[in-house]
Parts: sequence; structure tokens; C-alpha cells
Amino acid sequence: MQIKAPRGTYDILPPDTGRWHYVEKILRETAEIFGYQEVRTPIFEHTELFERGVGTSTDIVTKEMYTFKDKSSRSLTLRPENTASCARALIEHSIYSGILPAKWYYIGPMFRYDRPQTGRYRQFHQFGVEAFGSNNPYLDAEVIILLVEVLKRLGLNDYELHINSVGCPQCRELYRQKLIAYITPVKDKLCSDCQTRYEQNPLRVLDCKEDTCHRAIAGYPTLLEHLCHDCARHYAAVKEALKASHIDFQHDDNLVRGLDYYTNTAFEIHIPGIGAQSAVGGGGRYNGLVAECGGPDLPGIGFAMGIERLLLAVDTVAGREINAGNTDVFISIMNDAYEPQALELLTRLRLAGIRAEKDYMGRSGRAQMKYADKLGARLAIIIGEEEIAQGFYTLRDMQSKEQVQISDQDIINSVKHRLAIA
RNA sequence: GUGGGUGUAGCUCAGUCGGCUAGAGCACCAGAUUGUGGCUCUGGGGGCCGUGGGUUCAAGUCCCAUCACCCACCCCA
Repeated sequence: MQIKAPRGTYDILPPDTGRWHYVEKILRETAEIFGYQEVRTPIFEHTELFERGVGTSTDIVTKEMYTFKDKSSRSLTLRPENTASCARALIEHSIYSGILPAKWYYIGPMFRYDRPQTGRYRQFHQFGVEAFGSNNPYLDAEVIILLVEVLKRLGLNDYELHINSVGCPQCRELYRQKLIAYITPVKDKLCSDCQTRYEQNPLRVLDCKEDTCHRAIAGYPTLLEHLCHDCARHYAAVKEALKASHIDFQHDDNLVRGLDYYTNTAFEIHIPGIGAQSAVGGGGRYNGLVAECGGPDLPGIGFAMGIERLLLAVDTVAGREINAGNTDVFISIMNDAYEPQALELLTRLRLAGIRAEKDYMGRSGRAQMKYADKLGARLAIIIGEEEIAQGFYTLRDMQSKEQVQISDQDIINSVKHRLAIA
């Protein structure tokens, strides 16, 4: 039986890797312009970190983690997300006693044992940013502006940004009580999923898609009306800042993000038309996280984006195609006796910083030209009997088909010159 | 974890009621054009028909199982 990539994983091969580089470059550049620096944390961590950081009631922790024991019986887990690791690193290296806010970004693979689907994999890639140490609402806005800017730079102008505030532990608990009181009389009318949500996390009943549930709880009290004074002011400032920055968004009472660590601002960004998994990014404020992981009481805000979903969107919505040629110059020899000279010149071109290639399959002269064409070469250098006898190279422009004779000492500069103006 | 769909060449897919040596297009290689690419034409290499079992004189085709992928639920990025 042939061995294949495990379920939910896949290979990224050329020329696809070029598309990844293109997206990754935009992500890194944008983050750095906004003042975020890259962090790289381990791919696996102690299981306890995610249990505490993500929350034991979440789907991620209860059923989606890749957990294993190492040879010393430590329980380790392949990271399902990177925010908890960032908080751990921040604490471990006492970053909080340095210059604040600490503004980090990351990019890399995450792992969740989930049923694969369009835009959903078991090993997938996230880009994300985290800003620790400030509870300033304008930092919330900065992070959202960065998220939107990334989409704009990828040509994804058609997005839906939803925001909400989930308050602080105090006002959220008060609201939870009210909501439970509101739902309890109509509990029996809810779908079976909502029956369990009602027990575990009543707020999640709000974003159920079932019509019957919507009707059953119609007129429910909203989080927005129950925010405490500070939380309400914080949320108002975020919205005001987004408006001032001309960012379109919509308040969404039903946006209740699943992870336990969120406080105050929560947001999610969708791109219509890429399937059921249309959330390309989501995040929020997590003021309780650092303390929960054993550090000081330090606020934080961040988001994560799914790179597979971004690529899906770039393909299906933005319709962008990125394919640069493999090479610029191809050396064609008309007799295999010229292999040594060809390789010598090839290396000289390469050491001069020029992407150059030759044939290694024993192709005929004609086939070498076909090959050059497939590689996207803009220039071909032809070495045949006449060239060897008289000591020059034939330089062919693949587009115009013009050919000129160039001496050995001029060849590098001539190639450079032609590539620069082409 | 639940429901539905699909597995045939590297890719996209035909393959009738179970019946001769399993096909096409694209891609790849070669030739036409022995010193020159894109177009065209000709030829060639490539298949455990996802895997395992069953029914049958006979299975790519029917049945069962299994695995994988796709779509949706769930959840999320």
C-alpha cells in the first residue's frame, strides 16, 4: 500500500510554493510596517499550557488536540494555536518588564484534529499578531486596521468585518445570569446542540444557525446593553477609532468567540464565496490570559489568520496569478562536447547574480530551446561549433528572436544590461 | 463526531446491460526541423481501475468492508 500524506495534511510543491512566498512576504512586510516583530515558539508545548490558556471547555481542548506522551511520559501537544505559546514565552523571558507594549507576529503551522473540509486542515498555517501590555482601545483598533490592510494588499477588498464586545469577567457573568434566566423557560424549544450549549456555554446559543432557536430566543438581552461602564467606554472608543480610519465594520450581537481567554473586543473577518469556512481571520482582546498562564496581570490583544483560506480567497475571489519564470538565461549547446564551457559560463552568470540554467537531460539543440521556453528564459546563449571556433557566444532574445555575437569578456555585462532593460 | 457524494494514466475525465488487448484531452518524451523555442502534425512511454474480501464462467462495472478526498453539519483560521 502506497504511503500517502496523513489525513488533513498535504504537500506544498512548486510552483505553489511561489504563491506561499508571495503571501508570506505581504504578511511579514505589513506586520513590520505596523511595528510588530517576529517570534518563533516551539511547535509543541506542555499540554497544560493549552488547557489553561485556551480553556478546558473549548472544542479545541476537548476534542481537537494532537496530544502525545514523550519517552519520559511528559504530556505534550502539537500547538492548536499560538497565542498561549506567546503568553508563555512572554512570561518565561520576563518580556513584560521591558518596553511595552510588546508587539509580536508569528507565522507557521498549527494542528487540530478536525474533520477536513474546504479551507480546513489538520495541519494548517496561521499568521497572527499579539500586542501585550496595554489596554488602550486604540491598540485594538490598530490590530484590526492591520488585519484589514493585509486583505487589501492581497487584493481582497470584499470582506465583512464583524465586531462585538464580550465585556470583562464581571459584566459578562452578570449578563450570563440574565441570559440563562431568559432562555430557561424556552429551553425545550431549542435544538439538541443548543441544549448542550445551554449547559456549557449559554452565550453560544446566540450564534446558532437554526431558525427555531432564533425564534425561541427572539428579543433576548444583548451583551452590548449589559456592558459595565468601563467596558462600554472601551468598546465605543474602538468603534470610533475604526470609523475615523474609514474601516467598514458591523456590530454583531451574536459574535461570541469560542476561546475562554477573550475579554472586551472580539472580531472576525469573513470573505464571502470561499465556502463554508469563510472566516479568514479572527481575534480579540484577552486581558486575563497572561495571568491565567501564571504571569502578571497583563492585558493583550491579537488576531490570527488562516493562510490556506487567504490563498483560497486570492485564487477564487481576487483572481490573482503569481508565476514568475524559473530562470532568466538559458545556455544551449549544440554538441555535448561543449558541456565544460557551458557549465563554466553558467556558474559565472550565477555568481554574478543572474538566474541561469542549462540542460542536464542530453536534449537535442532544438529540445533545449523548447526547454528554455518552458522555463521562461528571456535570453538564450547558444554555443556551437562556429562559436567555439571563432571565440564568441550567440545571445538570443527569446521574445524578439534577435541574435547578436558577444565576446567572452562582455557576456556577463551584456546579459545584465539586457535583463535590466527588458 | 454526524449526514451525503466521489475514487479509472502525472492532471481533468469517458468507459453502455458484467463480456475481446481499459480509452480521450492535457502534460511529459521523441521525430517532422541533424545550429534555434511558442503554432501544427506524427509517434512513444506511462494503469495493482484507491485497498481488501465476496458474487459470477467472467468484475473498472454488482455486493460488503475499509481508506482517502469532496460537500455540508459542528467548530474555527
